[in-house]
Amino acid sequence: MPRPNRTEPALLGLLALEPRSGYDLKQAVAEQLSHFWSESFGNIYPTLRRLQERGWLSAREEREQGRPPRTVYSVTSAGREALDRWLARPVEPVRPRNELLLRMFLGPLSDPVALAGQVRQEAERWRAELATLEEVLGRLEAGPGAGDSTAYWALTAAYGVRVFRALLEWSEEASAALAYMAEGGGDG
Amino acid sequence: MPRPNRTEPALLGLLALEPRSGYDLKQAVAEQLSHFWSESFGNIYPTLRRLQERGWLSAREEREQGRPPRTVYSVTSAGREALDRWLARPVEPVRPRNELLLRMFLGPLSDPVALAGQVRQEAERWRAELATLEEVLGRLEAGPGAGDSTAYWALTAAYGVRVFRALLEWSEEASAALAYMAEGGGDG
DNA sequence: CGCCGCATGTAAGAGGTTACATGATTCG
DNA sequence: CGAATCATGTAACCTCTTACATGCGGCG
Repeated sequence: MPRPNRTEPALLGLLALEPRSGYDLKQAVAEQLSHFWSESFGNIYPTLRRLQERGWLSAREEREQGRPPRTVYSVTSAGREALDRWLARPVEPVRPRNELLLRMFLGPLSDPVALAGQVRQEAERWRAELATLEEVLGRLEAGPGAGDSTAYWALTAAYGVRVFRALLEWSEEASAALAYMAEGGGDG
Repeated sequence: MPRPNRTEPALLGLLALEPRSGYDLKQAVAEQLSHFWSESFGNIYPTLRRLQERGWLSAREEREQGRPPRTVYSVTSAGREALDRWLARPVEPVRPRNELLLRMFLGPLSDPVALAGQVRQEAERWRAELATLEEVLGRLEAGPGAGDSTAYWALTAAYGVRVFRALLEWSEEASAALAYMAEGGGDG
């Protein structure tokens, strides 16, 4: 079973929510999905063309004055069926690759102090991400909420909030353990 | 800045911990690192050869009776230096791609009940992983612990335990929210 | 002999990124 | 005119996986 292309269903799904251009898709991913998804232009444009040739997307040239012309894509009925087939499939298991944990496993080769520094650096990122997600979540819960897609959006944010909190707790644990090892608690 | 090859430092690191064959490496990854790393044979063998040609690994033929001959690789001093350079570099940020959260974001396109089923399915995996990690952690904490690498191993397990617990809590939250939406709490 | 575990490898190619190139339009 | 934003694309290339191929050695 070959590796699945994840960009195709992603773009198909976003376009099913709302027709837009390749440029818009890139922006939407960067602004709303950045904590769990990413796409590059070099992947978006060829994929859009491919989906269109397959008959899953239709393109419409849009010329608004004061702007460069854009190509807005919509999902066709065949595309919608393909999307539904994908949606019905079970989630593909991910092949894990966590560089920080690899370094931790290779700990005996490192200086515990340096390793602790890397943990702290990652923790800073997590802290920043957590802060923005908590803010997003707060805004979503304060808003209207009934009948639209904010509930789903809130769930993706809630996921991040829970995971990053857990990660920050772990970083405390790891820092403490590494500090102990550094001052001879281990092999010193 | 080009994408870094993560297999090279991974194999280099594992071989620095202990010389072994490609087959051994595959087994070690599958048995001890499976919750945060993965490697395939089709990647391991060419990488080993490349590292050897670069002078970072030395190979020794090992013939034990009753077994096929194996090639055991060790890290050279040049390889150790390369590894130390990698260890000193900051952790590469990961491009996130979380299929479950993508589906959640695309929730308005799905049946909430089906979506809840997928969350439950993922939760089952998490539960299973959590159970094995908790068991591993328990064994490691019961063991000797001082002076060797079990402390680092325990930290990788602790990471997983914290994250999977958070994920299971989230799955409860998500299931409840989806159930509510399914019975008309949202757009019904 | 056939199967299984051990052991090594190759070929094909999917999937995705980076870097580069191009052009419209507005604003200062 | 130059810079910034909007907008689309291509070429090169790397990483890694899947699938296939091969062979040794022991066991029933």
